Parts: sequence; structure tokens; C-alpha cells
Amino acid sequence: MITVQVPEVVVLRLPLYVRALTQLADDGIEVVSSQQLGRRLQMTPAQIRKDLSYFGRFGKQGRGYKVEFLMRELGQILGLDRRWNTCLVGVGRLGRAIINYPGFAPEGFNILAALDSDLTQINTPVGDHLIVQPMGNLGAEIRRHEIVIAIVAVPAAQTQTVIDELVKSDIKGILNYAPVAPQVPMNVVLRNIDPVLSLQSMTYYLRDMLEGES
Amino acid sequence: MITVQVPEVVVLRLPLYVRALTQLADDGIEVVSSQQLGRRLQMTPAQIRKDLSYFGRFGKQGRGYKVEFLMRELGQILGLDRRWNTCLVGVGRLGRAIINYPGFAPEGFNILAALDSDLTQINTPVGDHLIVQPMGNLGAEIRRHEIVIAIVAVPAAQTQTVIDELVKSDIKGILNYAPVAPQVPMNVVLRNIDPVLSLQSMTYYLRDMLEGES
DNA sequence: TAATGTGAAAACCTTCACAGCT
DNA sequence: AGCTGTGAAGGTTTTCACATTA
Repeated sequence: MITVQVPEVVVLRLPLYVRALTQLADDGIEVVSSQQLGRRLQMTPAQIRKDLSYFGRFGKQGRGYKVEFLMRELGQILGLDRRWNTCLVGVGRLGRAIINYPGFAPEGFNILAALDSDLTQINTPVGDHLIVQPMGNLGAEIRRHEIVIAIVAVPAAQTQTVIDELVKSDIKGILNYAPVAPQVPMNVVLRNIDPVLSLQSMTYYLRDMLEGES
Repeated sequence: MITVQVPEVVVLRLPLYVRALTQLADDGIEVVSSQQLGRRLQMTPAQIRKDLSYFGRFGKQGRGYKVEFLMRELGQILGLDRRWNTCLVGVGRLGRAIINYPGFAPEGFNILAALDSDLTQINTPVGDHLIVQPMGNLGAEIRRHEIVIAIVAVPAAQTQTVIDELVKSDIKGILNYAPVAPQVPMNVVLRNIDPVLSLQSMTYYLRDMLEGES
């Protein structure tokens, strides 16, 4: 199999497959066809098979895919078979909600440090085992804990500055919660979480739906 | 101009344009070219022009686009020139962070009701002017406040049930924060906010970057 | 001159359809 | 018999390149 550059959309769908497979495994299902998986995920069986084919041949013709096996293979491809050390920058209301969100750790994303520029926050506890550090400690903390990913929850106005500092400290991935589109060098992976943007594109479709209302 | 069905990707980008234009307007800039806008948003000028051309002819050849004008036009196309009444379902830690997030109201998304199924939460205050309602009040609250969009922040296991109730109560749009892919009828617009999914696709690229590490 | 708006070309992504394997 | 893996077809999105206009 000649390895073609994997389309980004395909990579974005892999975690969905892993999640569905995890559920199937929890339900004790051992084998699944692209058809069944497609029904569950609302996608065509062909797309699932094509997506998987970018990475290898995981199925058995006439049978389908072994759930556990495929789950593990995809997990490995995505790098979910290891822990990812992360830090949180910004411990305001949003940052605190993030650190208390119980969904990260079980998936291997461990928040090992929390930082903030607000001096009144420094040395206060946050989450159930962290102490807020001053921003000056950023580089040191990243090196000390071998942190690869930063979760950024600072005000929009400070976001680019914080991200520049993270990049200087050699961070590899950034999950940004501020409603801005920060600039990062090509070798840093950036993802934005922006509920307002989601709502603002949603309303385009709602507008038509509500046409003729009072 | 024959109106072609607007690609969804284009609709997803419009809010980005509106946001960039708002910033430009705040900076006192009156005219912008697709080139300048493209530099700011990291996209090609051609894409911006093509996107805009789905909706009309907003620019002046040789000059560019009038910032205020384009901003208003796009705002109108997206339905951002009105208020959108929303409710929050689920007032746990995440729900509380959402209700206190100061980014929704200024963009016209007003949370007018908060509901939860946890009986110990009912009638307690949340945010700075809401009282938690029991789920039984859902339909009544939606009608009373003319709520169009629901923000759902309940545990994964309850999400589909809650969303089914919302659909029955004739909700038009749903912003879901649970790490599941709920089913909704075609006439309901669903958006998911899922930071773990973002991280899990990010790691695909980080894995390669870190190859050869200890 | 400078930048838009847009057909046409190129690139990209999804779906089809079927050979081939179990 | 049933389902995968995959070239090829079909569809969609992006980019090109230039006629047009202020």
C-alpha cells in the first residue's frame, strides 16, 4: 500500500470511530461491519471503509471489523495509547471549569500545571491537586513536566501574547478557548473551541426556518 | 445572479469574517481588500471573494470593501441583527460556567431560562438573574420566552433524552456540550462542542512531531 | 492603477460498484 | 453469502487568471 497523505477530514473523523468502537466494546459487541458503524455514526459505510483504508487493512471480508482490534489500532494511529501532559493557562471561571471537567484525564490528557498572570491567584489551589503558578514559571513547568499541549483560557486580548510565550517554550499543541484566531507557526497544532462561532453559523439556517414569524 | 445553494463551509466561515470586520471597524479602518482580510485570517483572497460572491456584490473594484457595510450585510445574512433567545439545560459545573460566560449576550444570544433534572438544584439561583427550573417546565419556558436555541450541558448518558424532549418542544437549534453525537431530525440544527475530540485529532499530528523522543 | 467578481481549471473528498477474500 | 478494500466516477471546494470597473 502506497501511503498517500491522509486528508485532514479523515483524521478529524478517526476519534469518532474510536469513540463508537469503545461503546460497542463496552456493550460486549466483538465484530462490527462498516454498515453497522455507519448507521450509528450517520455516515455511509463506503466513507468509513475508505477512511480506514488510508491506514491499513483492518477488516475481514465477509465478516467486518473486530471491535477491540480496530479500536486499538486507531487509538495507536491517533496517539491515544499514551498519556499527553498538558498545562492550563488562565484559571478564571472558564479555566476552573476546564480543570474540573472530568472528561480529559480518562482519555489520557493530564493537566499537570496551571498558570495565570493574575497575581492574586498565584499560589492558590485549583482543581484538586494543583497550585496556580505565575506566568514566569511557564517554560520551567513545561520542561519539568514534559508538557506537550497547552489549554489556553485567557481573555481574548491576552491570547496571542500567551500563545507566543507557549510557542517560545516549545509547546507542540494548543487548545484555545478564546474567541480569536491566533497565529502559530506551522509546526504547532492549534485547535479552537468557540461556541459563539458555532451559534453564529447556526443562525444562518434558523433565520430561513423562522421566516414569516412575528 | 442565480442563487446557488451556499456550501456549508462557506456559512461556517462567515462568522469569522464578521468578527475580523468588527475588529477592523473598532480600529477605525474603513475600507479593506480581500488581500488584507486574507492576511488577517490566514486565507487566500480568492476564497474570501468567492465566499462573498455567494451572497452578493459587496465590494468596489479597485478599492475593496467598506468595513462597516460588509459587516452589517454579513451580520444580516447570518441573522446576527436580532436577538436569539436561548435556554440552558443542565446547571452542573459546566452549565454554570456557560451561564457565566460573558461572551454570549453581547453577540445577541440571551439565556432566558435554566433547567435541570436534579431536584436539589430546583429553585436555586444561577447566573445573576435566573432560577433553576425543573425539566417539567421545559415546554412552558420555551414557549413563554420564545426560545429558539437550547444549550445542552448534561451528562452524556442523559443527552439524547434531553434532546428528544427539546425537539418535541419545537426547539430549532441545539448547542451540545456532551461528548456524544446526538440524533436530531433534519429540521433541527445541531452543533457540538467537544474539546476531547479536538485533542484526539491533534495528537495524530503531534505523534509524528515527537517521533524519536524518549 | 488596483482590486473585485467570476467562469474555468485544479484539487480535494465522497460515493459507487465490484473484484476478491473468508 | 457477505463484507472488505479500492480504482474510478461523481461531486464539491479551492484556486487561478483575467475581463471589468471605479
